[in-house]
Amino acid sequence: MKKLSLKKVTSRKRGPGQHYTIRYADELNAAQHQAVMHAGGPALIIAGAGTGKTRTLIYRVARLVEDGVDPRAILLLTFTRKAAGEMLRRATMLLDGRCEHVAGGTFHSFANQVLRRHAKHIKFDSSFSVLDQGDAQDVVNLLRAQVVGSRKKRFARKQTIHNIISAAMNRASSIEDIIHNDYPQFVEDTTEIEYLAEAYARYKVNHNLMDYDDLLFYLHKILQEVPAVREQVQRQYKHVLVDEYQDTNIPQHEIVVFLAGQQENVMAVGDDAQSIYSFRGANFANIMKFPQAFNKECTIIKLEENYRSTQPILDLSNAVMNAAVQKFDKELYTHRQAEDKPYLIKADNEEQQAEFVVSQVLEMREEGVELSDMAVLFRSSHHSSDVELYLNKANVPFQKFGGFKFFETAHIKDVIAHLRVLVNPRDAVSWNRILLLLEGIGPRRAGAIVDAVTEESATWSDVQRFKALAGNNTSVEELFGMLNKLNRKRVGVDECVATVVDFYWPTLKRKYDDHQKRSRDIEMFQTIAERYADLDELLADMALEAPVESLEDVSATNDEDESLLTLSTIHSAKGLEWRVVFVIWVLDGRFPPVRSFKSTEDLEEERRLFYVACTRAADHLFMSYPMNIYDRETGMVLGRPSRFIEALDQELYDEYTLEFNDDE
DNA sequence: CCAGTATCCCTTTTT
DNA sequence: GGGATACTGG
Repeated sequence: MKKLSLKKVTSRKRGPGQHYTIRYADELNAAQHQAVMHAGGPALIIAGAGTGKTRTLIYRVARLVEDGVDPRAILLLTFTRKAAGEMLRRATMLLDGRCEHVAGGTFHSFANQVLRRHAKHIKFDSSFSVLDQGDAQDVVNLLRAQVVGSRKKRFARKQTIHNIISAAMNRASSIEDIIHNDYPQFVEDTTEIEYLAEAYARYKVNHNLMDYDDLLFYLHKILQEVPAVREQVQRQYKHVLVDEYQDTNIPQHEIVVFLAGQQENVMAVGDDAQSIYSFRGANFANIMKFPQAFNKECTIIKLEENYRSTQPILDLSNAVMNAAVQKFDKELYTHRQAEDKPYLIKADNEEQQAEFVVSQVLEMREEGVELSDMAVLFRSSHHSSDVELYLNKANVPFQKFGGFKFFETAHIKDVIAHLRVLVNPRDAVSWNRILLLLEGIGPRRAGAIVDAVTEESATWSDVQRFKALAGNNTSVEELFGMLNKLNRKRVGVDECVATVVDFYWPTLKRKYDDHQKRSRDIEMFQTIAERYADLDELLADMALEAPVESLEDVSATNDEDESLLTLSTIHSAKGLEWRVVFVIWVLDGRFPPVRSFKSTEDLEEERRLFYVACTRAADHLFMSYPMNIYDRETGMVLGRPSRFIEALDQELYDEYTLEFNDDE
C-alpha cells in the first residue's frame, strides 16, 4: 500500500522538493499532500470534520517556509486566537522557530494592526479605542436616550438596536431590509433606528472609537480606496491562508480578495457542513462562490478521510447531515472501527443529568482517560450550570469556554474604563461609566462632566470646574486627582493599574455584596496586565484577544499541569476534539431551541451545529437530555429528545435510562 | 437631582 | 436572572 518516493540525498540545489526536511508524501494522504504542495494561485480546500484540515495548513506553512518563503510574508487568518496560536505552535514543532514569525491572528486583530499603522488615511488617530460588544451597546444607549424621550411606545432596547446596525454591516445590507426581515416588530421605528445608526457612526468617528464591525469595515475601505496601503499590504504578504472559510461574511470575503492581489496566492479551507455563524452574517454560499472571485483558475481539493472518530460516531454524524434540507456533497469515512455506539441517555431531570455526567467523567478517569481528553458541550452557555455545580462538589477541575467572559464582568470593565480615559481622553462612554460609580453622581451630573471633559479645549487640571458641575462633590476631586497624577507621571502599566485598583476598591465594596469573589478577579486582571509594557496594547487586547476562560478555571488552574475537564459551548468547541464528548441538553426545545422551530433556515443551522458537536468526539459520544422540563416562554412541557436524534435510525445509537445506585 | 425599590419583559451562538 | 422603566423618599 505504501507509495515509494524518490528522495535526493545530497543535492543542495535550489528548487522545490529538493531540500525538504519533512517527508511530506509519507506523512500526508494524497489530497492533503496536493494541498500542501499547491504551488500558487487560488485554492479551495473543502475539508470535512476531522479530516486533517489543521494538519494540512500547518504542513503547508512549513512547506512554504522550507521553500524559502519569508515567514513574515505568510498571513494565516483564523477565527479565534486560540486556533491561530495553536497552529503556529504546531508548525514550529514540526519545522522550526522560523514558523513563529508567520503573521497571523483573527481577522479583527489583523485589521487592528493594519489600521493602527494607517489610521490617518481614514481620519482616525492611531490611539483609537476598540469597543467590545458591551461598550458598543453603551454608546448606542447614550444616543438612544435622545430618541426615546419623544416616544410613548416601547422602543427597541440597546442590544436590539446594536444588533440591527451590526447585522446591516455584516451582511452588506440596509437597516431597512434587516428590520423588515428579522425585526418586523420595529418596522414603524425604522426612521429612528436609521437615524441612530448614523448618529452612532458619527459618534464613533468623533470620539476615536471602533467597534468590531468597524475594524473590518475600515480595513475593507482602506484596501479599496487607498492604493498605497493596498499595494504595500499586498507586497508584504506573498501567501494568504484562511481557515474556517464557511464562517466568513461578505466584508471578510472581500478583504481576502484584496489581500490576494495580482498573484492570487490565497488558500481557503473550510467545510460547508460546519457553517454555524450565520447570525454574524456568514453564509456557507460564500465558500461556494470563492472560486469565482479570482482571475486565475481555482484549484479545488476535497479531504474526506476522517482520522478522528470511530465509524459508529461518523455513521451517526453522517446520518444527521443526510437529513439536511440542503444536501452536502460529502460522506466521511474512517478506518477506525469500534463496537461502541453513541449513547443516548435519558435522565429524569436536570440534576440527574448533571450527576450522570460527573459520575461518568469520574469513571472514565478511573479507566485512565485524562480529564483533558474529555469535554462537555452544550448549545447555550447557561446550560452547564448544573454540571458546574456537581463538578465543584466532586472536586473535578474544569475550564469553561464560551458565554460570558471574564473581561465582560462589570467590575473588570469598571477598572478598564479608568485606564481607557487615560489613553483616549475623548472616550465619553468610559468617562460616563467611571463618573457614575462615584457616590452622589447620577446620569445628569455625569453627563455634564462628560461634556466638559471631552471638549476640545478641556484640561484635566481644571478640577474645580468639574467638581462644581457635580454640586461640589468631593469624590470628583479625588477621581481627577488620581487621573492627573497618572497622566503627569509616566508610570509603568503595573503601577498604573495598581493605582486605579486602589482607587476603585472602596467602590467595589460599596456596590457589590460579593466583593470578595470579585476582588479575586481584579487581582487576576492585575496579573495579566503586568505582562504588558504598553497600556494601549493591553486595552486593545482586552477587547480583541482577551483570554476566553471564565472565572472558574482561574481558581482551578493554580496547579500548572493539572489536567482539566473542558466545558464549552459548541461554537467555542469548533475545530477541537476530545476522546470522550458529552453533549448535554439534547432536548427538543433546547437543542434545537424553541425559537428556531418556525424557520427552516434556523433549524438547518442548528442541525449543522449538532453535527459539529457530534464530530468533536474521537472514541466515545454521550448525548443526554432530561425529561419533563417546563419552558417558561411557551408554557410547553418538553420531554422529547432532539428532533435531530428522533429522525435517526435507532440502530445508530444505544439508548439508556438511569438507575440509582446506593454505593456512592 | 440621586438612590432605592417595584414591576414588567426578554432570554443564543462570537469577534 | 438582568435590564429598562416608573415611582418614591431623601
